[in-house]
Amino acid sequence: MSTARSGVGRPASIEAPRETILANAATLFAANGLERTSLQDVARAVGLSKAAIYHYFPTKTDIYDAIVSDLLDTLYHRVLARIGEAESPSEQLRLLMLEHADYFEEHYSQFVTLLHGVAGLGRRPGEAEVRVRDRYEALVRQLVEAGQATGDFAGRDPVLATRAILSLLNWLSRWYKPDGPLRARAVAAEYFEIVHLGLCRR
Amino acid sequence: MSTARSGVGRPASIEAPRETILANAATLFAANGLERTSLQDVARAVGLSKAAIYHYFPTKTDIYDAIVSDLLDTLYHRVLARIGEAESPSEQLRLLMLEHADYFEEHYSQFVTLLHGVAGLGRRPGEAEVRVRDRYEALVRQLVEAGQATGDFAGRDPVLATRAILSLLNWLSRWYKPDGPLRARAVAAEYFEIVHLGLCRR
DNA sequence: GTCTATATGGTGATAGAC
DNA sequence: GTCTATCACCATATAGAC
Repeated sequence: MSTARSGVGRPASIEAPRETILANAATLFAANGLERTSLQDVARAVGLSKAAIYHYFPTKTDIYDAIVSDLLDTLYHRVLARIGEAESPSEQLRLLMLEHADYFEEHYSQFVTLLHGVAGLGRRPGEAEVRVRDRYEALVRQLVEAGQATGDFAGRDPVLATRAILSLLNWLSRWYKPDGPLRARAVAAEYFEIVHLGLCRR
Repeated sequence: MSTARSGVGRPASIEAPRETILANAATLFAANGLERTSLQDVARAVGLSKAAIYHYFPTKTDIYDAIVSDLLDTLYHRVLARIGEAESPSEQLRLLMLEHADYFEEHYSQFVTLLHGVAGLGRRPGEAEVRVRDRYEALVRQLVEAGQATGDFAGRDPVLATRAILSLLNWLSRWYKPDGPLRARAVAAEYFEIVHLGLCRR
Protein backbone atom coordinates (compact mmCIF):
# COMPACT_ATOMS: atom_id res chain seq x y z
CA MET A 1 0.00 0.00 0.00
CA SER A 2 2.24 2.77 1.23
CA THR A 3 5.28 3.38 -0.87
CA ALA A 4 7.63 3.72 2.04
CA ARG A 5 7.87 3.74 5.81
CA SER A 6 10.20 5.75 7.97
CA GLY A 7 12.55 3.06 9.18
CA VAL A 8 16.11 2.71 10.34
CA GLY A 9 17.86 4.24 7.39
CA ARG A 10 15.64 4.04 4.34
CA PRO A 11 14.48 7.42 3.07
CA ALA A 12 10.74 7.75 3.44
CA SER A 13 8.54 9.48 0.92
CA ILE A 14 5.00 10.81 1.07
CA GLU A 15 2.60 12.31 -1.39
CA ALA A 16 1.62 15.97 -1.30
CA PRO A 17 4.20 16.65 1.40
CA ARG A 18 3.27 20.27 1.93
CA GLU A 19 -0.42 19.54 2.54
CA THR A 20 0.36 16.51 4.69
CA ILE A 21 2.68 18.55 6.86
CA LEU A 22 0.14 21.34 7.22
CA ALA A 23 -2.69 18.97 8.14
CA ASN A 24 -0.68 17.10 10.75
CA ALA A 25 0.79 20.27 12.18
CA ALA A 26 -2.68 21.79 12.52
CA THR A 27 -3.86 18.83 14.57
CA LEU A 28 -0.87 19.12 16.87
CA PHE A 29 -1.01 22.91 17.14
CA ALA A 30 -4.70 22.77 17.97
CA ALA A 31 -4.15 20.24 20.73
CA ASN A 32 -0.95 21.54 22.31
CA GLY A 33 -0.27 24.95 20.88
CA LEU A 34 2.58 26.14 18.73
CA GLU A 35 5.15 26.35 21.51
CA ARG A 36 4.55 22.95 22.99
CA THR A 37 4.61 21.26 19.62
CA SER A 38 8.16 20.45 18.57
CA LEU A 39 9.24 19.90 15.02
CA GLN A 40 10.08 16.42 16.16
CA ASP A 41 6.39 15.91 16.94
CA VAL A 42 5.40 17.17 13.50
CA ALA A 43 8.02 15.02 11.80
CA ARG A 44 6.87 11.93 13.68
CA ALA A 45 3.21 12.53 12.79
CA VAL A 46 4.04 13.08 9.14
CA GLY A 47 6.45 10.18 8.92
CA LEU A 48 9.52 12.14 7.93
CA SER A 49 12.62 13.36 9.69
CA LYS A 50 12.99 16.80 11.16
CA ALA A 51 15.42 17.81 8.45
CA ALA A 52 12.96 16.77 5.77
CA ILE A 53 10.37 19.13 7.23
CA TYR A 54 12.88 21.94 6.96
CA HIS A 55 13.13 21.20 3.29
CA TYR A 56 9.52 22.37 2.87
CA PHE A 57 9.27 25.12 5.48
CA PRO A 58 12.13 27.34 6.62
CA THR A 59 10.85 27.68 10.20
CA LYS A 60 8.13 26.33 12.43
CA THR A 61 6.39 29.68 12.43
CA ASP A 62 6.09 29.47 8.66
CA ILE A 63 4.08 26.29 9.06
CA TYR A 64 1.75 28.07 11.45
CA ASP A 65 1.41 31.07 9.13
CA ALA A 66 0.62 28.86 6.16
CA ILE A 67 -2.17 27.11 8.07
CA VAL A 68 -3.73 30.37 9.17
CA SER A 69 -3.44 32.15 5.87
CA ASP A 70 -4.83 29.21 3.87
CA LEU A 71 -7.77 29.03 6.26
CA LEU A 72 -8.69 32.68 6.31
CA ASP A 73 -8.44 33.04 2.58
CA THR A 74 -10.67 30.08 1.80
CA LEU A 75 -13.17 31.01 4.50
CA TYR A 76 -13.66 34.45 3.08
CA HIS A 77 -14.25 33.28 -0.45
CA ARG A 78 -16.54 30.44 0.51
CA VAL A 79 -18.70 32.67 2.68
CA LEU A 80 -18.77 35.38 0.05
CA ALA A 81 -19.94 32.94 -2.61
CA ARG A 82 -22.61 31.55 -0.31
CA ILE A 83 -24.25 34.80 0.76
CA GLY A 84 -24.62 35.90 -2.86
CA GLU A 85 -27.68 33.66 -3.04
CA ALA A 86 -29.61 35.74 -0.50
CA GLU A 87 -31.40 38.99 -1.01
CA SER A 88 -32.04 40.70 2.30
CA PRO A 89 -29.13 41.66 4.56
CA SER A 90 -30.55 39.68 7.45
CA GLU A 91 -30.77 36.56 5.29
CA GLN A 92 -27.21 37.21 4.15
CA LEU A 93 -26.09 37.46 7.75
CA ARG A 94 -27.83 34.21 8.54
CA LEU A 95 -26.15 32.44 5.64
CA LEU A 96 -22.79 33.87 6.65
CA MET A 97 -23.11 32.48 10.14
CA LEU A 98 -24.27 29.08 8.91
CA GLU A 99 -21.59 28.78 6.27
CA HIS A 100 -18.98 29.95 8.74
CA ALA A 101 -20.09 27.23 11.15
CA ASP A 102 -19.97 24.56 8.47
CA TYR A 103 -16.53 25.60 7.40
CA PHE A 104 -15.42 25.72 11.00
CA GLU A 105 -16.59 22.17 11.52
CA GLU A 106 -14.78 20.92 8.42
CA HIS A 107 -11.54 22.64 9.42
CA TYR A 108 -11.77 22.43 13.17
CA SER A 109 -8.04 22.01 13.81
CA GLN A 110 -7.15 24.90 11.57
CA PHE A 111 -9.64 27.18 13.31
CA VAL A 112 -8.37 26.21 16.73
CA THR A 113 -4.83 26.77 15.49
CA LEU A 114 -5.82 30.24 14.33
CA LEU A 115 -7.76 31.21 17.43
CA HIS A 116 -5.92 29.36 20.20
CA GLY A 117 -2.68 28.08 18.69
CA VAL A 118 -0.48 30.81 20.13
CA ALA A 119 -0.76 31.90 23.74
CA GLY A 120 -0.59 35.51 24.85
CA LEU A 121 -1.82 38.63 23.10
CA GLY A 122 1.59 40.19 22.59
CA ARG A 123 2.39 38.43 19.35
CA ARG A 124 2.05 40.74 16.38
CA PRO A 125 0.34 38.82 13.59
CA GLY A 126 1.76 39.23 10.12
CA GLU A 127 0.31 42.03 8.07
CA ALA A 128 -1.13 39.55 5.60
CA GLU A 129 -3.11 37.90 8.39
CA VAL A 130 -4.30 41.25 9.70
CA ARG A 131 -5.44 42.29 6.27
CA VAL A 132 -7.50 39.18 5.65
CA ARG A 133 -9.02 39.26 9.14
CA ASP A 134 -9.98 42.89 8.72
CA ARG A 135 -11.53 42.04 5.39
CA TYR A 136 -13.74 39.43 6.99
CA GLU A 137 -14.75 41.73 9.82
CA ALA A 138 -15.58 44.41 7.25
CA LEU A 139 -17.80 41.96 5.40
CA VAL A 140 -19.87 41.32 8.51
CA ARG A 141 -20.05 45.00 9.31
CA GLN A 142 -21.27 45.80 5.82
CA LEU A 143 -24.11 43.34 6.26
CA VAL A 144 -25.09 44.94 9.54
CA GLU A 145 -24.96 48.42 8.07
CA ALA A 146 -26.91 47.31 5.01
CA GLY A 147 -29.54 45.86 7.32
CA GLN A 148 -29.80 49.17 9.09
CA ALA A 149 -30.16 51.01 5.81
CA THR A 150 -32.99 48.80 4.60
CA GLY A 151 -34.65 48.85 8.00
CA ASP A 152 -34.01 45.14 8.59
CA PHE A 153 -32.02 46.08 11.67
CA ALA A 154 -32.40 48.97 14.04
CA GLY A 155 -29.65 51.46 14.68
CA ARG A 156 -27.33 49.73 17.10
CA ASP A 157 -23.65 50.52 16.91
CA PRO A 158 -22.61 48.46 13.86
CA VAL A 159 -19.03 47.99 15.05
CA LEU A 160 -20.08 46.50 18.36
CA ALA A 161 -22.81 44.43 16.72
CA THR A 162 -20.19 43.05 14.34
CA ARG A 163 -17.88 42.21 17.21
CA ALA A 164 -20.71 40.49 19.02
CA ILE A 165 -21.42 38.29 16.01
CA LEU A 166 -17.77 37.38 15.55
CA SER A 167 -17.34 36.79 19.27
CA LEU A 168 -20.07 34.18 19.16
CA LEU A 169 -18.52 32.45 16.17
CA ASN A 170 -14.98 32.63 17.49
CA TRP A 171 -15.73 31.36 20.96
CA LEU A 172 -17.67 28.50 19.42
CA SER A 173 -14.19 27.02 18.98
CA ARG A 174 -14.08 26.60 22.75
CA TRP A 175 -17.51 25.10 23.34
CA TYR A 176 -17.59 22.89 20.29
CA LYS A 177 -16.53 19.27 20.66
CA PRO A 178 -15.83 17.37 17.43
CA ASP A 179 -17.21 14.21 18.99
CA GLY A 180 -20.15 15.93 20.67
CA PRO A 181 -23.78 15.70 19.55
CA LEU A 182 -24.23 19.38 18.66
CA ARG A 183 -23.55 20.44 15.08
CA ALA A 184 -21.81 23.79 14.76
CA ARG A 185 -24.47 24.78 12.26
CA ALA A 186 -27.23 24.27 14.81
CA VAL A 187 -25.47 26.43 17.37
CA ALA A 188 -24.85 29.14 14.80
CA ALA A 189 -28.52 29.07 13.80
CA GLU A 190 -29.56 29.66 17.40
CA TYR A 191 -26.97 32.41 17.78
CA PHE A 192 -28.34 34.09 14.70
CA GLU A 193 -31.83 34.11 16.16
CA ILE A 194 -30.59 35.76 19.33
CA VAL A 195 -28.52 38.37 17.55
CA HIS A 196 -31.05 38.99 14.83
CA LEU A 197 -33.81 39.79 17.26
CA GLY A 198 -31.40 41.88 19.29
CA LEU A 199 -30.55 43.89 16.25
CA CYS A 200 -34.14 44.35 15.12
CA ARG A 201 -35.47 46.49 17.93
CA ARG A 202 -33.85 49.36 19.75
CA MET B 1 13.46 54.32 49.82
CA SER B 2 13.59 50.73 48.75
CA THR B 3 15.06 48.43 51.34
CA ALA B 4 17.20 46.52 48.84
CA ARG B 5 18.09 46.17 45.19
CA SER B 6 19.00 43.03 43.35
CA GLY B 7 22.68 43.66 42.74
CA VAL B 8 25.86 41.70 42.32
CA GLY B 9 25.67 39.67 45.47
CA ARG B 10 23.41 41.38 47.96
CA PRO B 11 20.26 39.44 48.71
CA ALA B 12 17.20 41.35 47.52
CA SER B 13 13.96 41.44 49.42
CA ILE B 14 10.47 42.46 48.47
CA GLU B 15 7.20 42.89 50.31
CA ALA B 16 4.26 40.57 49.74
CA PRO B 17 6.39 38.29 47.58
CA ARG B 18 3.60 35.94 46.64
CA GLU B 19 1.32 38.71 45.37
CA THR B 20 4.17 40.50 43.62
CA ILE B 21 5.17 37.33 41.82
CA LEU B 22 1.59 36.63 40.77
CA ALA B 23 1.02 40.16 39.49
CA ASN B 24 4.22 40.27 37.45
CA ALA B 25 3.73 36.77 36.12
CA ALA B 26 0.20 37.61 35.00
CA THR B 27 1.46 40.55 32.97
CA LEU B 28 4.06 38.37 31.28
CA PHE B 29 1.74 35.41 30.73
CA ALA B 30 -0.88 37.69 29.21
CA ALA B 31 1.61 39.18 26.80
CA ASN B 32 3.61 36.12 25.78
CA GLY B 33 1.80 33.08 27.10
CA LEU B 34 2.89 30.57 29.69
CA GLU B 35 5.31 28.68 27.45
CA ARG B 36 7.15 31.66 26.09
CA THR B 37 7.55 33.19 29.52
CA SER B 38 10.60 31.76 31.28
CA LEU B 39 11.06 31.76 35.00
CA GLN B 40 14.04 33.96 34.29
CA ASP B 41 11.62 36.53 32.86
CA VAL B 42 9.44 36.34 35.93
CA ALA B 43 12.40 36.59 38.26
CA ARG B 44 13.76 39.61 36.42
CA ALA B 45 10.38 41.39 36.52
CA VAL B 46 9.96 40.70 40.23
CA GLY B 47 13.53 41.57 41.12
CA LEU B 48 14.52 38.21 42.56
CA SER B 49 16.56 35.28 41.37
CA LYS B 50 15.04 32.22 39.77
CA ALA B 51 15.79 30.15 42.84
CA ALA B 52 13.96 32.64 45.04
CA ILE B 53 10.83 32.22 42.93
CA TYR B 54 11.05 28.49 43.54
CA HIS B 55 10.92 29.20 47.22
CA TYR B 56 7.33 30.42 46.82
CA PHE B 57 6.04 28.21 44.01
CA PRO B 58 7.16 24.66 43.33
CA THR B 59 6.67 24.89 39.55
CA LYS B 60 5.86 27.45 36.90
CA THR B 61 2.47 25.86 36.35
CA ASP B 62 1.62 26.47 39.98
CA ILE B 63 2.06 30.19 39.41
CA TYR B 64 -0.36 30.01 36.51
CA ASP B 65 -2.86 27.99 38.50
CA ALA B 66 -2.73 30.43 41.39
CA ILE B 67 -3.47 33.37 39.10
CA VAL B 68 -6.43 31.62 37.51
CA SER B 69 -7.92 30.27 40.68
CA ASP B 70 -7.62 33.58 42.55
CA LEU B 71 -9.31 35.34 39.65
CA LEU B 72 -12.23 32.98 39.21
CA ASP B 73 -12.96 32.81 42.87
CA THR B 74 -13.07 36.55 43.39
CA LEU B 75 -15.03 37.14 40.20
CA TYR B 76 -17.75 34.78 41.29
CA HIS B 77 -18.19 36.32 44.70
CA ARG B 78 -18.07 39.90 43.50
CA VAL B 79 -20.66 39.27 40.82
CA LEU B 80 -22.85 37.35 43.20
CA ALA B 81 -22.80 40.18 45.72
CA ARG B 82 -23.61 42.73 43.06
CA ILE B 83 -26.62 41.05 41.48
CA GLY B 84 -28.25 40.65 44.85
CA GLU B 85 -29.34 44.28 44.59
CA ALA B 86 -31.57 43.61 41.60
CA GLU B 87 -35.03 42.16 41.53
CA SER B 88 -35.90 40.93 38.05
CA PRO B 89 -33.78 38.28 36.34
CA SER B 90 -33.11 40.51 33.36
CA GLU B 91 -31.84 43.27 35.64
CA GLN B 92 -29.70 40.69 37.41
CA LEU B 93 -28.27 39.57 34.10
CA ARG B 94 -27.52 43.15 33.19
CA LEU B 95 -25.72 43.74 36.47
CA LEU B 96 -23.79 40.50 36.06
CA MET B 97 -22.50 41.56 32.66
CA LEU B 98 -21.60 45.07 33.86
CA GLU B 99 -19.87 43.85 36.98
CA HIS B 100 -18.06 41.19 35.01
CA ALA B 101 -16.83 43.86 32.60
CA ASP B 102 -15.65 46.11 35.43
CA TYR B 103 -13.81 43.27 37.08
CA PHE B 104 -12.32 42.26 33.76
CA GLU B 105 -11.00 45.76 33.26
CA GLU B 106 -9.45 45.87 36.72
CA HIS B 107 -7.78 42.48 36.26
CA TYR B 108 -7.10 42.55 32.57
CA SER B 109 -3.84 40.60 32.68
CA GLN B 110 -5.32 37.89 34.85
CA PHE B 111 -8.29 37.47 32.53
CA VAL B 112 -6.05 37.24 29.49
CA THR B 113 -3.89 34.75 31.34
CA LEU B 114 -6.97 32.66 32.06
CA LEU B 115 -8.46 32.86 28.58
CA HIS B 116 -5.38 33.03 26.36
CA GLY B 117 -2.39 32.18 28.55
CA VAL B 118 -2.03 28.60 27.40
CA ALA B 119 -2.19 27.66 23.74
CA GLY B 120 -4.02 24.61 22.45
CA LEU B 121 -7.17 23.00 23.72
CA GLY B 122 -5.58 19.73 24.82
CA ARG B 123 -4.53 20.90 28.26
CA ARG B 124 -6.74 19.47 30.93
CA PRO B 125 -7.46 22.23 33.47
CA GLY B 126 -7.29 21.29 37.11
CA GLU B 127 -10.49 20.06 38.66
CA ALA B 128 -10.60 23.06 40.96
CA GLU B 129 -10.60 25.36 37.96
CA VAL B 130 -13.28 23.33 36.22
CA ARG B 131 -15.47 23.42 39.29
CA VAL B 132 -15.30 27.17 39.68
CA ARG B 133 -15.85 27.77 35.96
CA ASP B 134 -18.86 25.49 35.94
CA ARG B 135 -20.22 27.32 38.94
CA TYR B 136 -20.03 30.62 37.12
CA GLU B 137 -21.66 29.21 34.01
CA ALA B 138 -24.41 27.75 36.18
CA LEU B 139 -25.01 31.15 37.73
CA VAL B 140 -25.62 32.71 34.31
CA ARG B 141 -27.81 29.83 33.25
CA GLN B 142 -29.94 30.17 36.38
CA LEU B 143 -30.58 33.80 35.56
CA VAL B 144 -31.64 32.90 32.03
CA GLU B 145 -33.93 30.16 33.29
CA ALA B 146 -35.37 32.41 35.97
CA GLY B 147 -36.08 34.99 33.29
CA GLN B 148 -37.94 32.41 31.27
CA ALA B 149 -39.95 31.37 34.31
CA THR B 150 -41.06 34.92 35.06
CA GLY B 151 -41.71 35.67 31.40
CA ASP B 152 -38.86 38.19 31.19
CA PHE B 153 -37.29 36.03 28.51
CA ALA B 154 -38.85 33.79 25.92
CA GLY B 155 -38.08 30.11 25.69
CA ARG B 156 -34.78 29.95 23.90
CA ASP B 157 -32.42 27.11 24.73
CA PRO B 158 -30.99 28.29 28.07
CA VAL B 159 -27.72 26.43 27.62
CA LEU B 160 -26.98 28.05 24.27
CA ALA B 161 -28.18 31.43 25.50
CA THR B 162 -25.78 31.11 28.43
CA ARG B 163 -22.93 30.21 26.12
CA ALA B 164 -23.74 33.17 23.92
CA ILE B 165 -23.55 35.54 26.87
CA LEU B 166 -20.26 34.10 28.09
CA SER B 167 -18.85 34.05 24.56
CA LEU B 168 -19.41 37.78 24.30
CA LEU B 169 -17.77 38.43 27.66
CA ASN B 170 -14.87 36.07 27.03
CA TRP B 171 -14.00 37.30 23.57
CA LEU B 172 -14.09 40.84 24.91
CA SER B 173 -10.60 39.94 26.10
CA ARG B 174 -9.51 39.97 22.47
CA TRP B 175 -11.16 43.18 21.32
CA TYR B 176 -10.48 45.20 24.44
CA LYS B 177 -7.42 47.44 24.51
CA PRO B 178 -6.35 48.72 27.95
CA ASP B 179 -5.22 51.99 26.38
CA GLY B 180 -8.19 52.29 24.05
CA PRO B 181 -11.09 54.71 24.44
CA LEU B 182 -13.83 52.10 24.95
CA ARG B 183 -14.65 51.09 28.52
CA ALA B 184 -15.38 47.39 28.95
CA ARG B 185 -18.51 48.37 30.83
CA ALA B 186 -19.86 50.28 27.84
CA VAL B 187 -19.29 47.33 25.52
CA ALA B 188 -20.96 44.97 27.97
CA ALA B 189 -23.94 47.30 28.24
CA GLU B 190 -24.39 47.21 24.48
CA TYR B 191 -23.96 43.44 24.44
CA PHE B 192 -26.64 43.14 27.08
CA GLU B 193 -29.06 45.11 24.95
CA ILE B 194 -28.47 42.85 21.97
CA VAL B 195 -28.79 39.64 23.96
CA HIS B 196 -31.66 40.87 26.07
CA LEU B 197 -33.81 41.71 23.08
CA GLY B 198 -32.83 38.48 21.45
CA LEU B 199 -33.96 36.57 24.47
CA CYS B 200 -37.23 38.45 24.86
CA ARG B 201 -38.99 37.39 21.67
CA ARG B 202 -39.06 34.02 20.07
C1' DG C 1 14.57 14.83 -1.03
C1' DT C 2 15.75 12.45 2.72
C1' DC C 3 18.77 10.99 6.04
C1' DT C 4 22.17 10.97 10.43
C1' DA C 5 24.76 13.70 13.26
C1' DT C 6 25.70 17.85 15.43
C1' DA C 7 26.08 22.86 16.69
C1' DT C 8 24.30 26.06 19.81
C1' DG C 9 21.67 27.89 23.19
C1' DG C 10 17.87 28.23 26.50
C1' DT C 11 14.84 25.75 29.80
C1' DG C 12 12.91 24.08 34.34
C1' DA C 13 14.56 22.68 38.30
C1' DT C 14 18.16 21.64 42.15
C1' DA C 15 22.38 21.91 45.41
C1' DG C 16 24.42 24.03 48.77
C1' DA C 17 26.64 28.35 50.69
C1' DC C 18 25.33 32.28 53.46
C1' DG D 1 14.98 33.64 52.13
C1' DT D 2 18.13 34.68 48.85
C1' DC D 3 22.01 33.85 46.30
C1' DT D 4 25.53 31.62 42.65
C1' DA D 5 26.52 27.74 40.12
C1' DT D 6 25.17 23.83 37.87
C1' DC D 7 22.56 19.77 36.11
C1' DA D 8 20.15 17.28 32.66
C1' DC D 9 17.41 17.97 29.00
C1' DC D 10 15.24 19.46 24.77
C1' DA D 11 14.58 22.93 21.38
C1' DT D 12 15.44 25.01 16.59
C1' DA D 13 18.15 24.87 13.01
C1' DT D 14 22.23 23.37 10.03
C1' DA D 15 26.00 20.42 7.67
C1' DG D 16 26.97 17.22 4.70
C1' DA D 17 26.55 12.31 3.09
C1' DC D 18 23.70 9.65 -0.06
